Amino acid sequence: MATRGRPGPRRTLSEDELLAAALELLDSEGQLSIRGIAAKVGVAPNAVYTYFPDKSAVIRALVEKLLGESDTGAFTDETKPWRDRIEALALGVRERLVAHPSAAGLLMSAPMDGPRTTALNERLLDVLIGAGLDPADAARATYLLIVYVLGAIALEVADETDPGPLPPEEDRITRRRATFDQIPAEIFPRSAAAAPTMARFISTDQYLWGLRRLLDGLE
Amino acid sequence: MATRGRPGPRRTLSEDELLAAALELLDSEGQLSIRGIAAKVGVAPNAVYTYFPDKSAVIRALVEKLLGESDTGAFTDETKPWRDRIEALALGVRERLVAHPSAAGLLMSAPMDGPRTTALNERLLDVLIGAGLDPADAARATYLLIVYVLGAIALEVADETDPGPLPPEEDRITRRRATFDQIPAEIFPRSAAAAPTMARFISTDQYLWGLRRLLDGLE
DNA sequence: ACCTGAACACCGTTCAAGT
DNA sequence: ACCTGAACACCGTTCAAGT
Repeated sequence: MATRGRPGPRRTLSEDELLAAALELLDSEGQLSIRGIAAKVGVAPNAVYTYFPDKSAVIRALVEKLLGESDTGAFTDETKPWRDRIEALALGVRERLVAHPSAAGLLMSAPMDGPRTTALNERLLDVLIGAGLDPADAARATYLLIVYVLGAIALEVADETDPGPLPPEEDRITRRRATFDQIPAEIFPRSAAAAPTMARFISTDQYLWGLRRLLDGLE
Repeated sequence: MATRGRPGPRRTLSEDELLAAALELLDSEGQLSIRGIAAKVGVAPNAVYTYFPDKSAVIRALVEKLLGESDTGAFTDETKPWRDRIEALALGVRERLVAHPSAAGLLMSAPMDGPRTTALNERLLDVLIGAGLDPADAARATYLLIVYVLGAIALEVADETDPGPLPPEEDRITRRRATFDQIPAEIFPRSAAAAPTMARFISTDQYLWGLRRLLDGLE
């Protein structure tokens, strides 16, 4: 975890280049492979093991990197109401992760420790304690928010099976609509009636609606 | 999706046997492989392709099966308050999935369609509409609940890297406590102070606390 | 310290062939 | 219709060797 020096004859590579290659690979192929990373940076497959002990470490580092990219949005504007700031953060995280659907699919496959995850936790704690919650409740609320945000994003990207960037939201909703319209009303009457709403579960509207109900529950 | 007849000379196998073997494999090895399933049921690797078109179909079917196993608990007791019934359902789903950690890790890697998922949706809709929500809000609330339950379970099992059954909850909390106690207080003062609470994020307490805040937000 | 070549023990999937 | 044997094109990872 500490940045131990690596004074040797390192020439062409760096952890960050490998992670960038990994992300490109996930974006283009939908899959991550050590050999693919190595090929993309022009090196023998086993050279990757100089930088990461194994594949799961690559995934953990990539998830950390994706989660930790800085938000310079309304979240840091301390003059805004705390709910608005949390909404801004949640929308920012979603936008950033959904831009890399296959990488986002790896989000919940690794433990959530790591410094950048802690940094996110710290900022959320700050806002919630500032909003008047006592520290223990603020911590619990932080986790509730993280579960919601990451869970919603994971389900959203899981809905798409093809690699590559997600189609526009409205296209994905239309496709879901066609699926849910086939629910047999004799067996599942309420679900069949709710098909139009269910089609929009992956929409920004639903994402914000859920977030707001959750924030309502915290007040 | 329909149960099309398979009148041929099928002898030893069935979809369910394959899925049972897949689950055993995940429980013991922490990984799923077509070849592993075939070996476990005593057949050539490619024989599996008579029953499932590819590996992702096996995963989808397994997730469906795990999600759909019937709950004969307090959930179906219509004399109980609706919040208690939802809590009972949420606890039941968690207990069932956490019993198979590696399989639970696959939960959010496949689209959530399938009849048993719809059945779960229908039951939740029933309870929420019975509680007085209008149908559209009830549908949105259903998805909010599913996101929360599956997200919390996914993060809980992701915390454990070794295959096999999860250690007792208190042991896992103790290990998390040791991790979070090392958060540097100079950089992350609030997170460092919240370490005892954060260690319990994977506890039943936190799970129910979050669920209740969420139900509060629905009223 | 970093990288390579070669190898090991696996994968998912396809194809032709058997019954 | 169901299963097998053999093969294809891959994997992650390790090891000995080079600089």
